Amino acid sequence: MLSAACKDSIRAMIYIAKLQKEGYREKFVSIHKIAKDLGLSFYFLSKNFQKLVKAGLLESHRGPQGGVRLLKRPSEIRLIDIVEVIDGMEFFNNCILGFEECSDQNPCTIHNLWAEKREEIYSMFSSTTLEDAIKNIDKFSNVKV
Amino acid sequence: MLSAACKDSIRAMIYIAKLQKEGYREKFVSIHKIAKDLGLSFYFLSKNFQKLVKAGLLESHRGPQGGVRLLKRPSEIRLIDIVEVIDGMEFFNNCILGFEECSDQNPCTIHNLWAEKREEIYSMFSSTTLEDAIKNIDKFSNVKV
DNA sequence: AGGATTTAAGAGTATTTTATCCTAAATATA
DNA sequence: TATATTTAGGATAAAATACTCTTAAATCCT
Repeated sequence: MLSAACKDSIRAMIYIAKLQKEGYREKFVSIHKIAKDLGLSFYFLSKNFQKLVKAGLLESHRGPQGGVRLLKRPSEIRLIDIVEVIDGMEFFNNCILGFEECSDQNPCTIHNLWAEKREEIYSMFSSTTLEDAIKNIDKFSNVKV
Repeated sequence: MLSAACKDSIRAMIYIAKLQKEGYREKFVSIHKIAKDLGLSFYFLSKNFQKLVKAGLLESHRGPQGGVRLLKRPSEIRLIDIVEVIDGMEFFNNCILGFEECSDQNPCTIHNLWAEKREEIYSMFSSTTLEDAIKNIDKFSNVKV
């Protein structure tokens, strides 16, 4: 459901939020360090981060001591914001069977079932913030970031 | 979430179920007709159908008056059966952030939220049969098959 | 000013998914 | 038996996605 680019980006954003105790506008974290610590590809991650920077979720800074940092508090960045920037909202807008014109008025055979689930998934991603995610890191002993 | 191959296959299976009034072991329906009626690629559909035949969801027959037909009643074929054959169960088994080792005991930061949704989606696909899907065709006026 | 560090941007490559084509095999029917 | 019909299976092509590389630009530090 989420692209590889989106999975990486969410993990990385949670990681940045975790590193920045105050939450945002802390020191910049280098993309190299993030990729290394999370076991992700530096090339792929930095490419994907460019979108998050353009979208105003991240601020970047070049040169020594440069890197990226959050532009908002972790409590103000929702997972859906990241999904929207990296993957777009097609998943939440499109019919599960691929019909262009599927809608409540003009449903496909499983529209009613799926529309409900899709709405719940949307709710989940839009009600979960980076802060919620990092809370689980403290709450559970072995949480993977 | 579902691949194009899987969307096509589900639509086609619903269409076959709808055509076969008794439900299964009726006359064979040619793949050409299915593809034409649903606006799908004949080549792509027949390729994907090969998997459904091997998996025992469809029976095929070559030659004139040949085609495919259901091997079970529409009430006995669940959407999840089709998904499993075409796309596999990775979606339902894998961590949404891509962690190999993510589990209830060893969760990622959003494991608890996602595991619940994923389970509900699984429920939806495993409790919906072809018969349920075709019921909606009669129930709603403009349903898309 | 010069060199080291770090992201930006675009080009390039690889892999996967989607889609098509061709030939063979099966089989109904004339 | 010959022919037309229809799926099977392998090969290929195109498109989308994933991933890498190279060079440029910014900026810190000495």
